[in-house]
Amino acid sequence: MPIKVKDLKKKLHERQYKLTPQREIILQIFINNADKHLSAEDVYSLVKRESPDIGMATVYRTIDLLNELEVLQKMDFGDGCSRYEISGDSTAHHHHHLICLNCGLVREFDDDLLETLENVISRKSNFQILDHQVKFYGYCQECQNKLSR
Amino acid sequence: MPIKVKDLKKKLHERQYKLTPQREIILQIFINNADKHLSAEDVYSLVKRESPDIGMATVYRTIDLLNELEVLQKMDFGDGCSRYEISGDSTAHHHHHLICLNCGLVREFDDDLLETLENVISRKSNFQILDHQVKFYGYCQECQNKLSR
DNA sequence: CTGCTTGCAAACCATTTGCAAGGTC
DNA sequence: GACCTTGCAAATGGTTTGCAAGCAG
Repeated sequence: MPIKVKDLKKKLHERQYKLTPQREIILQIFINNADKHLSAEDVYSLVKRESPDIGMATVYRTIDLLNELEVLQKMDFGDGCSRYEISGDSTAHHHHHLICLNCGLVREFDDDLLETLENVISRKSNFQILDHQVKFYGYCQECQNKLSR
Repeated sequence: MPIKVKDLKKKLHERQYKLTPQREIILQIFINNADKHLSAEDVYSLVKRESPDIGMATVYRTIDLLNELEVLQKMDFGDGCSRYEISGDSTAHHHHHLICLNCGLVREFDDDLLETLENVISRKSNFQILDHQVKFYGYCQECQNKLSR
């Protein structure tokens, strides 16, 4: 259940921010690519198609803003740049990724075991856990086949 | 059971690399700070005390080398630079961190539940999982107290 | 109109690289 | 002596910032 332009407008208003065409386009791009992990560069080249005059700085500033408004989730796959995807429902966590060490494929997964784990660790460590980020590194099915030949 | 200088010499030899004073000092620094998460900058300023002539590039190159030799573990806490700590026993995973969103404290923890989780996910997803990195974000005990006042 | 936003260019900062001099084996 | 290493300085590449012009409310 991702955010809509209307919701963004409201969120912006609450903090005396304005809804500009640039912000709207960038939000739309994240909505249209909800399954991807876009970098600032990715967003820039996508926006450029509709708004050739946009500046890279605006892309960065807008992404930062959307990140602060919790519209986006920041993530890092160790490829030298931050990547973002649109947040889904605020009740769930979304940071579980399987990363293939051979082809770089990033696949998502959900698993309730993580919630259990979080509770156990929270109790053991006296840490009040709000969020987590989990990455598994290995080989995807396809690369397993390739590499075993 | 961390690595010793002797072990490093052997590892280097196997790949026709040489044991230089700089490499030895940097290894020693990681051994002496096994409980910390040092950045290249951190290492640089520590080395500088004993070897004022060392160059930043050497620090980076040595860290990369030690990382390739699996003497160091690379990690990222989203603070703009890579951090490293010396690897312990090669039979275990070591990437579990609790990060305090208020004071930035990074605390480590171990938990066997992660191994279970890894197996379950591996089966479910057809991914051959070799390693994982898990970060929990929240508030440490101390900050919980501070913030609730 | 007010003041948040934008595009541009320059600045930043962690990290990398080219190269000639230096050191290890 | 061969060749890996080093220190230096310059280059790189993602990201940020200063600023005057531009727009949303």
